[in-house]
Amino acid sequence: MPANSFSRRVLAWWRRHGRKDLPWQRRPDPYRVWVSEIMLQQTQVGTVIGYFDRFMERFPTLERLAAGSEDEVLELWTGLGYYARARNLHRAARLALERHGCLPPDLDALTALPGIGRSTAGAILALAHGEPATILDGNVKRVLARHAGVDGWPGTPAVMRRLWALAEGRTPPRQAGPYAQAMMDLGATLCTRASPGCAACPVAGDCVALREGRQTDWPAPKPRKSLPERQTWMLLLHDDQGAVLLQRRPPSGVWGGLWSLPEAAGTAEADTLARALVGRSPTQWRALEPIRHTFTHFRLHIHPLVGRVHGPATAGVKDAVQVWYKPGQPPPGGMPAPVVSLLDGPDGP
DNA sequence: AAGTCGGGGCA
DNA sequence: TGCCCAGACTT
Repeated sequence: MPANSFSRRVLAWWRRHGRKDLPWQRRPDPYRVWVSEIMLQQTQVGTVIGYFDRFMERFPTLERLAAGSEDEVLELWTGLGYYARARNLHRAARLALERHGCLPPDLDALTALPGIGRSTAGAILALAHGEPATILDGNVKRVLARHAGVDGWPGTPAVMRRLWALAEGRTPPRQAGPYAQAMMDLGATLCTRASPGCAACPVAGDCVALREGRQTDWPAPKPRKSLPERQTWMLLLHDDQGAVLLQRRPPSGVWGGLWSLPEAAGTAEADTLARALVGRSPTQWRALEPIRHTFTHFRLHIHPLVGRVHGPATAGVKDAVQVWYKPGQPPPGGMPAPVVSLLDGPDGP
């Protein structure tokens, strides 16, 4: 089977079996494609759809996004994770308007914007502009690594170079948009990680992995190390009105820019911190069941401590770094998922 | 080249 | 339970 028919077979398959009704496919303008691509980084389609619809309702255009505040953007991002994506999206919207008056339609200008790399830029060009651009996301990597038998973990530059060369070599001069979509659909629905549906695959005829019966050997997994464990004590200080004290986290790092609970390194430190924050420590602490939260690179054990403080009537008062937040009210911005569950949970304060 | 950055889906 | 996912950025 000739190699140059790869894209033809993929396209023919997509026309029959591919996805064409996702929210960002209905009106695939550059802005909508961009937002969807950022949300879809490290996040699955089913999870993204609800976030995308809410985001588009609030920020339907690039101009509206640029005019919004970072807190609003982070609030809409709460629960999606990788919050640097949201901060970069917001910054890039303002930069794009400033530099180009729109989302620029060329690869170099796109990749110069924060949060847009080579693959996302290629997606915008192919899907929204119909240009013969190339994407290389997790799905495409998996399809190509199996079909061509590309050894090695794709996290290394050498393997990435090989995969990019393959990806670009197979991108057709026309129909690059449908082809990009088709490759992602192929990886997401057929050439899946655990049990690929090779019987229905349009490129099974010359697939190295299928021929050798080693589909799940590619792509090679990331070398794993054991996860470090960390502990933190989160303070749920609430006043007479039931408001809880939230603090804004530093602009970068874990949960950057999000509103979270004050944290201490232990129970003794919690007492000291409470005095520093509200001038007195609670008459007594109540420890809730610990929460385990796993990040990419460490595991966090959260020990929640509830304490009532008879402070001044400060509920609702917000400044740049702290706010007394009443659960059920509109949030002051984005919040980490475990904090949301602590404030909403039946076991909460 | 290695580390950082969340949360959820799924076997 | 562990692995991975429509990656990009920092050091």
